[in-house]
Amino acid sequence: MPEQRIRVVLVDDHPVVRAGVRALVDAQDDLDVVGEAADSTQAVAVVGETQPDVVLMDLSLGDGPGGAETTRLVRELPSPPNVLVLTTYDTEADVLEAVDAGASGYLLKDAPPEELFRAIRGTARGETVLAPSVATRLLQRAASPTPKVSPREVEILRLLARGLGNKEMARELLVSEATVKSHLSHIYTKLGVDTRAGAVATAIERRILRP
Amino acid sequence: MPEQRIRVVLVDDHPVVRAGVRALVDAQDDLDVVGEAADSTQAVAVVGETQPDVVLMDLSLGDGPGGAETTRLVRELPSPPNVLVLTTYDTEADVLEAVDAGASGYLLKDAPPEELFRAIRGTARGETVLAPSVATRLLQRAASPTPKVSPREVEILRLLARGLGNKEMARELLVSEATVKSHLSHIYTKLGVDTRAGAVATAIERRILRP
DNA sequence: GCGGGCATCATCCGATCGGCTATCCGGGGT
DNA sequence: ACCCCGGATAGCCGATCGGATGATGCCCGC
Repeated sequence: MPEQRIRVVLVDDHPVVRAGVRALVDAQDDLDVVGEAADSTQAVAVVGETQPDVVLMDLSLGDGPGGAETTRLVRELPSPPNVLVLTTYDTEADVLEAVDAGASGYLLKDAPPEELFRAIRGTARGETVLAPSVATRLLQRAASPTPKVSPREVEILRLLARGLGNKEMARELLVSEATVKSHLSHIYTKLGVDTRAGAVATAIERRILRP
Repeated sequence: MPEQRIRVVLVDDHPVVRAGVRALVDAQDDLDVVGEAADSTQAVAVVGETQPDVVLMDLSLGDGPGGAETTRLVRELPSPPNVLVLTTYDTEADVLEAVDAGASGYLLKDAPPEELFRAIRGTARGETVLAPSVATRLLQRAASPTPKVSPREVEILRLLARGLGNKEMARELLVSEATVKSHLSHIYTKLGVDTRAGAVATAIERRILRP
């Protein structure tokens, strides 16, 4: 079958990972790595120049805009490629943010090469490809009504993990202490805890916060 | 100069990373990748068989023994190779544990290839090679040593993460509330925090507690 | 044998927290 | 049009926390 070869661009700030994915992907005869980028700016430029079918996107790009924001930029280009996120973490927040930014797939870096190839081909065809662990997690959340924590509440959690008191958080977020307490109450309810310490532990366990 | 080529074994649970490092390292004419392993058991076996000069060790190896423990095992082999840790994180605990386990170098995965090559050559010669950021961190810690948390204090931390109050902990541990408060104070001092939430976050970050 | 870390217990007190109730506003969905 | 939710705000109050201070007993290392 005379297939068109799939053109792939890599976006990752780790040279080692870029080399690895390139070595693996280039060895497939239907896949071609046509460009690499180490940060957001490069990514947009390279994608614009090479017009790839699929972009493999790391979420943590060191300084500057992250992978989610970069995904958004890339998807706003004329005739945008499909974006497959390839990253180390599967935080709920990360997945949602990436999907929201226009990613059509989410794979973890510890995926076996075969899975990676399948995912790239699927993404090129416009399919949505999720890593098993990611899919499982999403389904769990969907089934068991894990009340989702709002962005603002995540901010509170972050400060909480830094050990700040209510009025310190209030100052940091430029709101009143009453508001902070209100958010905290909601967080407690949603996470099923009733103390600050419990909230932090649960948030980290549920990967709402990263350690 | 007729140098001996440096024999390298890769230990990493990420196929992508193994492929990347192999591609980069094999392209150097004084370096040879003579084996790969994805977990601790494989690592010990491969190192025993191939007798490499240097082992590139990832610290997080998925399930089973981690990179630090694997480093220890490898270093206990007859005529052990030097171990260069190549990982994503530079947590204080990770570095110390790895060095304590017998690693002679610590590099981060976002290091440019040239630095990686230099580090491998240095490690082969028995030099100690530290990534700049790691070295900086170590010096900071050396100046202010981290007091170690006692077993009893770890118990307290566990209960703390479960959101228990002082008198609940007291009941759980069959001691008085005063004792619990005493332990907490010591924990705060040692971890450099002053709240329960901060203690939990710091304990998890320093890997005193697991999420 | 003496200091020091660990574990235990006690008291005091001001600061903080957590629960409760209630209001207001704006946006998204029915 | 209506309602719900996220976000912000307020006051009240009992429970809890965190800091300071001090004391006892044990065991280890120097």
